[in-house]
Amino acid sequence: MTASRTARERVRAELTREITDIARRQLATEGAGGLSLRAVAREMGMVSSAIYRYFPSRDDLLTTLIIDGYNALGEAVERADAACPQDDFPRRWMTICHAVRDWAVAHPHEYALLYGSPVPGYQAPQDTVAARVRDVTVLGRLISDAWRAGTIRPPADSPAEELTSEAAALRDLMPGVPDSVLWRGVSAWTALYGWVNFEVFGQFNNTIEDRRAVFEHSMRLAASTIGLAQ
Amino acid sequence: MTASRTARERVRAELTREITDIARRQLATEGAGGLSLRAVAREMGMVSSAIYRYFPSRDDLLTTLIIDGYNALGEAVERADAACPQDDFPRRWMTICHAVRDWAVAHPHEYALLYGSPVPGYQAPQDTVAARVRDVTVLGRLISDAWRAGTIRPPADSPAEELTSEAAALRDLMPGVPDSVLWRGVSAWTALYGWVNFEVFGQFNNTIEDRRAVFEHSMRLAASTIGLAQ
DNA sequence: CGTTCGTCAAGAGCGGTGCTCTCGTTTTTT
DNA sequence: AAAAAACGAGAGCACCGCTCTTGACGAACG
Repeated sequence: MTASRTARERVRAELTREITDIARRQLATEGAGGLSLRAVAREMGMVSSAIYRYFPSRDDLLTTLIIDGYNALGEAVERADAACPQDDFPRRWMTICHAVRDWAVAHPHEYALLYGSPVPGYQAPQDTVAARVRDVTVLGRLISDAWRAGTIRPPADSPAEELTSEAAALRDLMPGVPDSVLWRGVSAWTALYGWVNFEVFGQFNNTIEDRRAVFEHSMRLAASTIGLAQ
Repeated sequence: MTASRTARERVRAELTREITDIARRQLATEGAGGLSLRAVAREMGMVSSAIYRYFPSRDDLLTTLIIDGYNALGEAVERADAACPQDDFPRRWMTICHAVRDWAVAHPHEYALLYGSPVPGYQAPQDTVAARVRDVTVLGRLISDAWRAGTIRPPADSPAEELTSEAAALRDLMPGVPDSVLWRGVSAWTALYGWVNFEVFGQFNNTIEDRRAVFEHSMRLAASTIGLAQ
């Protein structure tokens, strides 16, 4: 049954993949706004309406590109972290930071799709949430591991009690971690992506040249904010 | 001579202003991608081509919207800081943070225009640079003031020497401040806008509810990173 | 006062977009 | 072999940014 279907479904899968490949290339060169179904069809030698046999709308094509992007970034971060000695927590932190930044700098338009301004009129479907947390999951696991190993100095501050109920969704990412460390983790998280946003979106143009060096210094500061001893 | 011209130029200035007002409203509801010259013209009862008498292209209209946005945000930050007792530096820091966040939350699409993904195909002209630094200028002055007043504890770390040459453009924003504090200021700067980016662009949806409270806690941590005693 | 000149709104039109519908053809299923 | 489903092609709709031309109007000058 599958074998009989495969004849048609195989070429369908192949064409679907070719569409996303071309679309991803257009995305990389033109940006999200420049993604055109007609241009994709033109490049494939098809008629524009034929694309709709594979993707019911432009937004659906965008959705698969977004999911692919989340997975690519998440996988890059996972592999970078996995290549580290797991008990060297400061090194894991810096490695994760560089993995995020490297991927973002290498794929600025795809990164913009994930962490930039939302595409107007586009509503991210629920399918994306599974892939979207892959990168931050690695981050949470690092903090959780470091806390469990006793490498994180317990901060002197204590977050306000009204924040306790807010931490529910985040506790799954950082199990076993006290709230003070948890919020410092969130701060480091936003600091990391805030920096990458600034770099990718051009806020450092004509201001900072050797961005990698400054980034490294800034992320080292963030590590000490978490309480990760250098 | 000016008086005789004024008859014509006054209605021209008024129409120009009406165009930007309508465009800003469309921007607020539809986002940057949904900004349509034809829609603006339709709402004004004009024909689309008439708009081009006032703005030679869509990008030019976008440019004035961006400049207006920078000025609006910058002015909001300036006024918030000016309303503070100037020698209460921790309070000034928190006030500035809230001013940025409040403005961004109130005008998400305009904020996205300033600090989100660059509009595809749009190249910001040099006119924008003057207005673009208003907010960060306030931030730099605060840090400079606090350092001069001795409120900032000199950090124990010393940034790598290779960063010294990178700090040139930033030293104008924070005159008289040692490099270690300067880079901590940059880190706090990116942490602030990184947080606001995450909130405005929806990364905290279904994760953090009372974002103002968490934001305040996070910015307090950033203040202590700068060395601003609470 | 009348003429000239610059500014203006309007309209038609070009090439582009996302998307829909229909129509034969081909492939799969019954 | 017949019925059903999937497919590519084409025409067409409404929209977009932008350009060009046309005719009307007001201001400045002779």
